[in-house]
Amino acid sequence: MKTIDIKSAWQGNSDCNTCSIRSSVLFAELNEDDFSKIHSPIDDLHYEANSAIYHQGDFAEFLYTLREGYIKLLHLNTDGSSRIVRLVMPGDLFGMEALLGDRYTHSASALSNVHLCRLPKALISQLGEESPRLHRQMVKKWGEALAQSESWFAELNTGRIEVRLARFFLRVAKISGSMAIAPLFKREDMGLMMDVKFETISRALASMAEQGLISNISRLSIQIPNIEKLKYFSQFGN
Amino acid sequence: MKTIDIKSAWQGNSDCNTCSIRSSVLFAELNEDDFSKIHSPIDDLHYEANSAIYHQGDFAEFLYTLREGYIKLLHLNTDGSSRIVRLVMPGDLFGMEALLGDRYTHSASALSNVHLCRLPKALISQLGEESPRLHRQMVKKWGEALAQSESWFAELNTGRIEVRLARFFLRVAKISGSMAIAPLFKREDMGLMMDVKFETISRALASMAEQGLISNISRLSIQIPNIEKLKYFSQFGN
DNA sequence: CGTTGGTTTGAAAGGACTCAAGAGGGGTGG
DNA sequence: CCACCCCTCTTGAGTCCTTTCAAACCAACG
Repeated sequence: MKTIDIKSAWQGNSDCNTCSIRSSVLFAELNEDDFSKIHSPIDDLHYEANSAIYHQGDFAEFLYTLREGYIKLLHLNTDGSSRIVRLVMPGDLFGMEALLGDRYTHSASALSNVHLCRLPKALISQLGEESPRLHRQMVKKWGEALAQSESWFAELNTGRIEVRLARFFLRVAKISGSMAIAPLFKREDMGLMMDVKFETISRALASMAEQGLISNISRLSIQIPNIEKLKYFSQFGN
Repeated sequence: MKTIDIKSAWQGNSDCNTCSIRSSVLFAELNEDDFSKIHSPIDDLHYEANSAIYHQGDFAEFLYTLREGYIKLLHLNTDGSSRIVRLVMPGDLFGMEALLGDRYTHSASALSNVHLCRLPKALISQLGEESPRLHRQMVKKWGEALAQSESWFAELNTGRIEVRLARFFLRVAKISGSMAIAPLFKREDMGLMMDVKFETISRALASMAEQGLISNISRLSIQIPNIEKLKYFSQFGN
């Protein structure tokens, strides 16, 4: 029997062979032969917005692949303060620390309703021994996570907040024609990403709207009327 | 013939078998058999303080293991600003991006005189195919790099600067008896680590000395008279 | 002994924080 | 269906911390 979190719902075992985002995730390069080696079940789960997937310090038994939605990885400091160290987007792998130690080094929780696959760590390490393709893919995913973490760090933590927000929007925006839409999260969470208080985020959004850099601020998204203008702003601050 | 950088000096080919820090680096778990597979030369190099090891965007041909000294990894943003994303300490591996793409995603330069080993990327990827032990070790190093990057990010970028500095000292200090000594770098570089201007670092150091948290500020190091006091300060800010 | 690169210190300005009040939206119960 | 509550977001005013621009200081070096 599967354990089902109060806030999550089990959607069945995944069929990786027909997975729609398989090309962008861990099993991208695997062939039929490799798949035949998968014996433990891979669960397909839904979580509601604001629910926790795991906590920093929890015993680490699974890795996860995000299929849909957004997840934050939160690092708690000993003094009680915390920072969002990574924003997980669809196709990303997270919780890989499970392969290295037995505890998670940060907490993961859903920023929106999410849909994810849960992979037992034993499965990955066994498979890693047997399939060099998977192993290569693992190393690649580690690398991507590190690169994302570093550039996130470098870009979202320097300059005036309005500039940081601009960079953030450009990073997460979905472009459709000449317009673009960027998701917004709770102001509190956005503050944790950029190291400011939530009031500051709120003020910065208002100010950017006044400058015509963004429009239609709602609880969950903004529109970018002119991407080039925002890009310019993100580089020169005006 | 080896190319020798103006600022660096070639110290000969390394003998990994007898390496004094081998246990803490990439080749920790390799056995005689694995070593026999190493054919390309591993160079042993010295660099002077402030010299560059590679630049962001350079063609990535080598990975490096730091044997002695400190190195900063600098991420340049498109707008010209930059951040130090990682402080490399002895035993750390850096430049692993070489294995994933062909360009370095950040610049590496020496904060002090350094002593390092330069490993051709071809060597590592070949060896990785043949030795599962090396492969495991590689994944482990990636993981460590990511963990360091994340906690660096979370701890050195929240709270008043004095608190950040305290956390920094605790992280890099060498303890000897009841005292401890922490290295200091150029104020400019320390500012880039913690996202403040160099004058602010200077003022924070002066203020911390006044509070008795640190003593003997010199250009390159400080003393910590009472580690517990500094720990308390790093958590509660007073 | 005058440069030079790095560090310290000062004063004023600016950006983010704090505390606090008010507005908006979604959900619940009468 | 409306009133009410709760949670989140917005806005304001004053304070605090960091930045900016400048000047002085210091040690190393030719």
